[in-house]
Amino acid sequence: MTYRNTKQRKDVYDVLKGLDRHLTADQVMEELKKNDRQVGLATVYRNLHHLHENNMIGKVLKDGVALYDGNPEPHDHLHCRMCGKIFDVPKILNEENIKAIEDEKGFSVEEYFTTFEGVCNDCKK
Amino acid sequence: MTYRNTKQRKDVYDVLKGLDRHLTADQVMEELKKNDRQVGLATVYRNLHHLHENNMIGKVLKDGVALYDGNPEPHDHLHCRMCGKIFDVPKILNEENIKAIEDEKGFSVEEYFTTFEGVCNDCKK
DNA sequence: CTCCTTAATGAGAACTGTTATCATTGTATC
DNA sequence: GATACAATGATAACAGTTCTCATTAAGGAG
Ligand SMILES: [Mn+2]
Ligand SMILES: [Mn+2]
Ligand SMILES: [Zn+2]
Ligand SMILES: [Zn+2]
Repeated sequence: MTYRNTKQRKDVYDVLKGLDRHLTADQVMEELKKNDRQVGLATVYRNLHHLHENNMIGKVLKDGVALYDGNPEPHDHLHCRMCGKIFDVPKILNEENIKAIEDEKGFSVEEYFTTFEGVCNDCKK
Repeated sequence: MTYRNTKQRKDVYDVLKGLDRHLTADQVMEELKKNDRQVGLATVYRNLHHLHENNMIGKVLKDGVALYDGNPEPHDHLHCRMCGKIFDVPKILNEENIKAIEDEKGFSVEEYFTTFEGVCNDCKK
């Protein structure tokens, strides 16, 4: 009774689900409109937040703006400075790397994110 | 003749220079006022941007807001989710890690940033 | 099925951090 | 000292996001 399944929530999730791109809230809105799903902007934000909190979608910050990710599994990102595209890459750091930091700094790592900035293959041609 | 040394630029730099904290533009403003240095907000932003472009200060994004760093050398950050503090840590990834990504994805890495989210030593007590 | 509680929605205002505008100032160069 | 134009200050504009609040509709109880 504390959580309700609304059609808006489902509609927002359906846009991202299984998608390998990374969309801004506005882009999610566009997709909804394209599919004739009427959802208010504030509701889109609320649901993106909610879905992310519940580990159903991922979230990346690119220059301070939130991009939502159909893939909720931990992974890292390449960001092309020429075309702006975001690409997924597996995490590289291993348990020992993390443990070394935790032991050395007395800091408990809950999550960590690496972003690689550079130029993608397509843009180099 | 393309670059000029103004006292405002120096004042902004003096706030950050050698500082091991990470300040928002507003906090830089506060420091300036505290030291009786009158610099307009837009000028503070312009100079932070300029100093960062010229590798004189560092810049970190925390929840989308820019934090400026007296240390311009590449290093990574721990972000405590309880107290909000930012701590410096040396980069962990090595040449091979980067090269592996470049070879595998055909992506040229110019820079990369890792942020560890968690709880710092003080906040665990 | 109907009633009821309250989570969720929609529209728009408000907010926050940052950038743009533009007339004015002052730095570097001759 | 005159000149060119980079830089400044005040403030408007902007973008992305969150808040407000009246209204709607999930979904559990009877
Ligand atoms: Mn991703
Ligand atoms: Mn730092
Ligand atoms: Zn590219
Ligand atoms: Zn802490």
